[in-house]
Amino acid sequence: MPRKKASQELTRDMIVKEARKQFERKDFHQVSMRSIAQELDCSHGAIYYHFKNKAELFYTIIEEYFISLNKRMEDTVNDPGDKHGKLKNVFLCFIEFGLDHQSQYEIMFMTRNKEVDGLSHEAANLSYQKFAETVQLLSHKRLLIKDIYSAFISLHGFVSHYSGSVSSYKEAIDAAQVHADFILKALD
Amino acid sequence: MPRKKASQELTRDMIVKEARKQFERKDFHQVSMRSIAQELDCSHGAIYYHFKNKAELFYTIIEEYFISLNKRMEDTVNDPGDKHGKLKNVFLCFIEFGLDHQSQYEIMFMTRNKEVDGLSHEAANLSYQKFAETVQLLSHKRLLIKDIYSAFISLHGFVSHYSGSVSSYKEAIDAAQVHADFILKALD
DNA sequence: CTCTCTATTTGACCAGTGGTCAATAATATT
DNA sequence: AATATTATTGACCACTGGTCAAATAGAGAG
Repeated sequence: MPRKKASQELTRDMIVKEARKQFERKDFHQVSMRSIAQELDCSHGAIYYHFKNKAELFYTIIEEYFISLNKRMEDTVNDPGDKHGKLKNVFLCFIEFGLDHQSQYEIMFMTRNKEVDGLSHEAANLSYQKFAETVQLLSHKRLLIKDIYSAFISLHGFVSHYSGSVSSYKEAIDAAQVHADFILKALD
Repeated sequence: MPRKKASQELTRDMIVKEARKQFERKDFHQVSMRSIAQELDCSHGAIYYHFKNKAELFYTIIEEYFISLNKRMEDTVNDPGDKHGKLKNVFLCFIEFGLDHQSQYEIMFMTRNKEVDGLSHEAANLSYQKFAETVQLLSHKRLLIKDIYSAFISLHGFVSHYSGSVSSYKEAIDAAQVHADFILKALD
């Protein structure tokens, strides 16, 4: 029984793809190695040949989301419009990302995982860096890093608070506007 | 073997006490019904005679923490000093509570538990209510509820962000000051 | 003082989790 | 064709929350 025919061999990509798929509808703890294996018609043990553990597999997925978030923020800068409006859009964009990818956001910014941690933590830092640059770029005055950090934390609070009680960004869009304005005022 | 002698019978209080003790050093998922039972020299099944499930047991514990948090906020109002200073202290007091009781805070304000939920969610709402009243009381001007809510969310963000990367309030006290000032500015 | 009835506890059990590993079979290499 | 490598299985481990029939300690009744 061991070892499948070449045509149906398991690849890292197949595993990531299936895991990502389930991760879109269920959170980290709800997606089990066994449920992934089942959908791929393999044993869960096989996955451990391709990935050291569950954390490594999910970090692989999360990486893409970090890239996507960074790209979104960049794009917002390049959009048309005045700086002030774009600054608010960066805030809303962050919130949108968080609420439309709640399971991913949780691992990206909320879980202090002892396992793969170093990597995820670094990527989160990089995303914050990007955020800080973007905010400074769009601000009409020179900002203090501590204030940018507070803005970031306040945005994070919004996502963390609405995660779970709302199923997508659009359900919290009004509250998000209000909160973004609140943060803008503090930066002014 | 079943049923112990009267002198060593299990009580709800004994269970809560032991669970609370372990909950101070470990988070919800790290404290198992079995580890509580072991420390109480009983089987884990016995606990289920006194509590419907793990969520009910832990909600019982969490209730006390909600009361304690509310009390802290009240006390801050009655402290000596000017209103502005006290307002900032309410913010710091909330952060202090969150960072000095991270495992509890997680269940109180971060977990959207499907089980006991209704209760915990209500208590969280009540704590927010208390927060809102207190903030309005200490503000020099009439505030909008939406702004108070944004302030709350921003504080929550601080706790959520530093939870896990810091082991107590005192390690984040400087950052907390900065963040409190940031929120004060937005409210002004 | 027994007899019953109820309250409490046990421990085996269930279904699930992440993770490990010897055995094995398909493929590559020689 | 023989050998070495690689990928896969499935049994296994230790753990989780939760359920439940069976058994016993104590309370109350006669």
